Amino acid sequence: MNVQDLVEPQDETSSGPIERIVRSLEEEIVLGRLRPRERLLEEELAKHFDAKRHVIRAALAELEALGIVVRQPNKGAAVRDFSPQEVEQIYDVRALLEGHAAEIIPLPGSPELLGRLKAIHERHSQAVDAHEPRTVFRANLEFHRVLFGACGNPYLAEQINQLASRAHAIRFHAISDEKLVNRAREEHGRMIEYLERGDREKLVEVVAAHIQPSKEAYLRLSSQWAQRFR
Amino acid sequence: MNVQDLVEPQDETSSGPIERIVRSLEEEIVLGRLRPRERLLEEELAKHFDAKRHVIRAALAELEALGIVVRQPNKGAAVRDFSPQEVEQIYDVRALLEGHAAEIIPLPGSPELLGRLKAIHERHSQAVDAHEPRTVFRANLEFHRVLFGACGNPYLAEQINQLASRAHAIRFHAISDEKLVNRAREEHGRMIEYLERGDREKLVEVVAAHIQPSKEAYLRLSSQWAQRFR
DNA sequence: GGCATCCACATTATCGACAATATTGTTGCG
DNA sequence: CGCAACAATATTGTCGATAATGTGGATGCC
Repeated sequence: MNVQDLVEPQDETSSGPIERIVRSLEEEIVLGRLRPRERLLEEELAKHFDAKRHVIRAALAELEALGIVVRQPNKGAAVRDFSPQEVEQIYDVRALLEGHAAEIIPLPGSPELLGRLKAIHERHSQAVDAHEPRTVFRANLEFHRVLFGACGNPYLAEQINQLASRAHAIRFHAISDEKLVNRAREEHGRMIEYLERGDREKLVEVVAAHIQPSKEAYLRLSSQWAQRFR
Repeated sequence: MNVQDLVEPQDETSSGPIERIVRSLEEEIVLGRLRPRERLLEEELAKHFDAKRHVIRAALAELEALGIVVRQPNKGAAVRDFSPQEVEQIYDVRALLEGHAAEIIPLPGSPELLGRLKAIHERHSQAVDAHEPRTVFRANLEFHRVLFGACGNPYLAEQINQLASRAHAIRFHAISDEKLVNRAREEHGRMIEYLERGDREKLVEVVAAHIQPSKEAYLRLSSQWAQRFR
């Protein structure tokens, strides 16, 4: 048996302890408990996660690769923040990739896919009603992973996920906004609907529309910050 | 002064010792000195690069993130190989992204950009004539980095580079093929030309055509391999 | 009082040693 | 002779300690 796996038996989102820490930190950042530019001290995190420092180190390296943390030699890591221009650029690429995914995804969606999406959508919806931002975030993430994972091209899906990660640090501004979360929920519902009845035109349309709000929310907020310095 | 850099003074391709090792291994893989599925032992690499094991470890992690190396817990790392289907998929996404980049790159290209590209093209061309695959690879890489880096969207450029990295393990099949390298050289020249006179239509066309050959070369070779098992 | 220098502290980077795990080889039994 | 259990080796994973580096504050000079 060769080193290279022919089939990956386990779920992608399982893995070791470093993945747990990566996802946890990602959540903290998205939920705003860790703010942009905030410092991330290795020892502190090691204590918090009850892990050794080299594990934290690996997690930080991965977060850096994901683009939501910045590191400097001998100085340490910090939560990355984005300029308005960067936000625009990230969302431009997302629009391109997600639009393409929506174009090539097999229609109508398989019963299995639709079932999974509906289940996730249900959890998401309940979390929205219950005002549980953590669960909202997780379900939302999963919804998009499953949806775009179904496009048939894992590499396209992967790039989409990567950009989504980068956008997370942005998205947190939107996740606490009642109106936006509700809109997202409603759009998810429509995606499932169009997927089910094979309406590609509408699907592409709603996918394109879906990524705009949080971008605008971030830009709005960021212009407010700018004003504080006047 | 905050941890987060406002401006990155140094060249992106500089960095520490781990980057040196990453690029070096990448080259070895592309040039075929390290073959797909070949095992990468930490200690061996440590000796070869005169580095400590934890540095090698970090480099392997990065190569894994780049998608050209596969790792399994307690088993080690190996050069990744791609199935024909995966090659198709990677090139599909590349076509999408590079096509988009060609659509949005400001035309005509700035004199500074054209100057840089011409210089790189010159080096590339000489390396082709001199049959120096290592230099060909480096110059080719740089050409594409500079070209797509000029599209104005660093995130798009980054995604393109990432996919290019993945394709490297594929590209090595083409880099030793005289005809293909010459064709690439000629196409680079045309890109500069269209960039210079602001002909977007032609530019997009040649960019699209440019990424096909090495894909086909890989698929051709890979079907030969398959026959050996009959 | 302003400024340069040095020192103490905080934090990250490096290292070598050891532990855990997988792989290969060997032995002995049926 | 085949196969299973065990032993030996190879390789990666983990750990604690120490070195290197950067940061801020105190000191002393002008």
